[in-house]
Amino acid sequence: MSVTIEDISLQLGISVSTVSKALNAYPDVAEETRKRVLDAARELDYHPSAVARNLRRGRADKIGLLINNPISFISEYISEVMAGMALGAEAQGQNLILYTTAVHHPQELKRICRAREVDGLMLIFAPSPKAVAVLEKEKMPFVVFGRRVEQPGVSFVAPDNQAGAYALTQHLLAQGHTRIGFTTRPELGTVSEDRLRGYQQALANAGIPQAAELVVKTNIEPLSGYKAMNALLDLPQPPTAVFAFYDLMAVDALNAAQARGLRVPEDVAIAGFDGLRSSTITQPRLTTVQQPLNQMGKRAMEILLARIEDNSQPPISAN
Amino acid sequence: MSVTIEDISLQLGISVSTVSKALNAYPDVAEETRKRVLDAARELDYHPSAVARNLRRGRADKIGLLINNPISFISEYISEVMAGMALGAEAQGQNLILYTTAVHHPQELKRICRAREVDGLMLIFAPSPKAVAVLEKEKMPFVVFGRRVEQPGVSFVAPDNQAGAYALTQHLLAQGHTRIGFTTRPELGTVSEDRLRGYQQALANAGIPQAAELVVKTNIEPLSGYKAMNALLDLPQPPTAVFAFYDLMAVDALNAAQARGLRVPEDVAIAGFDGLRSSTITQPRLTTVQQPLNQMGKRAMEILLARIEDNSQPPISAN
DNA sequence: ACATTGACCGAAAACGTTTTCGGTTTCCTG
DNA sequence: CAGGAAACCGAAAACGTTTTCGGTCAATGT
Repeated sequence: MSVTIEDISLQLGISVSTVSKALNAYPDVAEETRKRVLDAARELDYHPSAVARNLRRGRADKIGLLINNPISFISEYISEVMAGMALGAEAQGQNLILYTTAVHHPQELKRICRAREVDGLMLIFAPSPKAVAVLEKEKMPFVVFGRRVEQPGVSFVAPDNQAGAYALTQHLLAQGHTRIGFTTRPELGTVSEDRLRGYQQALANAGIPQAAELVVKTNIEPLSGYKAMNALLDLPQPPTAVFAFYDLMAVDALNAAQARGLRVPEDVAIAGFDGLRSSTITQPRLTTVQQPLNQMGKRAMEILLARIEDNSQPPISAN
Repeated sequence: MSVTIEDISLQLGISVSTVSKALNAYPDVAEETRKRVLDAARELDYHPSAVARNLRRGRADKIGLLINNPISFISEYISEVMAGMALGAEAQGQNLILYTTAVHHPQELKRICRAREVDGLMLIFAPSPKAVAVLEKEKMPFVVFGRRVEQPGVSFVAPDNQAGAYALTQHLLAQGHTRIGFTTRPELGTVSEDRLRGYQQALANAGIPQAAELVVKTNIEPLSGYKAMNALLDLPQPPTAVFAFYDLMAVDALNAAQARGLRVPEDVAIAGFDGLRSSTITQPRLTTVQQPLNQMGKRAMEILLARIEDNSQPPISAN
């Protein structure tokens, strides 16, 4: 079928072990035989079988990308991040393999670990303690992307959501706003906690009392950002500025405001988070917290690769 | 290290072959031993090594996604498509593996084929005849996504660019426009050819003479859509409508028009192609040719998987 | 001339499965 | 009770590599 290492060995009258060693730059093979092997390999058009090599070597040269839901792809966020990760991985000769079904489930995680087809995992969701336990037990190196993880021993790369939200809120305060709405996504765990905390802290530092009705929770329905904005605008004393949880929700908020005939930002200012392309093409452009998603993805991959080299290193958290 | 099939065999005093057959539902194993094996597997928490299995079976249960450039990820286009593909693949227990470096190079293609780590390839770029030749010689099933390929024997899934462009142009004509600009991307081969042809055909059918200066070529620079629009608006007799090659370029065109103080669509109408999310959040919303990218990706994957089952089938081209 | 070294090579085991093929039983049939 | 069939099992080869370990030979040092 395909040309193997044995074909070279037969053609040259040399053992397969020597051929393998020649191809892998072992020191104990004569310069001349090495050359003969290399020539024969080129002539026969030999390419190694990655799967045979992986089986024997016990490593795959592949990184698993765990995304909790194929819908997530659609987001500009994830695709920018993925591009950065791909870049980082390929710089070190690693390929990415995508997992998108049931990846949050410990059983599935274990299956992936045991399949031995990846050397490390990048989690793009918040892992449960049980999931973390599985990965640690399997000694599978992993890094969590996009969210702070409070569990000890876990490396993650995430923006400083609190600082970002603080700065953005301060920016709105500096423009004279005192009633600032905030739309949030409770299920996002530390991400929403941190952004909320940043928002609250900025208000507190400015000596502005918190109004509970100005913080509205949304879910993942398509128009939830739109509804949340309407809820805020329906308040007896509506906010003059709204900090939407992230850009796509800010776009929804913008639509809602404009649908009511409000001028943005004169009547109500709108801000988002992430710095997606979407935030730059609305009219007016949205204020946002810019994040270098591409670089963050690359960075996370580099941390993961380092961890694969030496899994005993202390966990790293980076922004 | 990890628990293997042999551990089960030892624990049960049964041969490994029988264990394997029990796990794989072979007919020649007694119902009772099968049950014992399954129980032991659960008890020992056995999970098979995918790489060992792949080596022996000669198939990988993986599909390679070839993207010519990591930057491409950033596009909403590609991420929608990928999500669809992931969906289609996982419905049949296949995983996706990403290749983004030098994938257009025949030598790299051959390397991927020989590595035996994928059963088929999805090409998200226009393959050269040489690349196609390599894949055929290696008997590697593949499907090209996003562009019509004129080479015989090649399956592809692509929108009907000509019909789409025709319809869009007709739409503009119906609104009374007679000078319609067209910005194009020469390097995209059949895609731009077909869209240009649809545009020209619609004009011809309406009895409107073609004006060469209304067709302007752009490249991949960030602001090329912006520049192209300015070039059109600088004409002594500027167009009253512009058909931009695709949505992201239409957004640029919109910016350029608005920067000159023109009202859209009153002073100049702007249309795009693809139906990306971006086209829905501008002010005003862009006219566009809606494409079900998600479904198309899924469809392409299904065609590829069918081709892997039986590579002798005639090539399929779908929209 | 003998022991020692160093350079180079090859046999064989190993990685964890699957699959073929023959071998035992047992069971039925005439 | 002989004979064949059916049901079940296991030995062993195979997939294509890598890597260990010992062996051969020439060169070197005394």
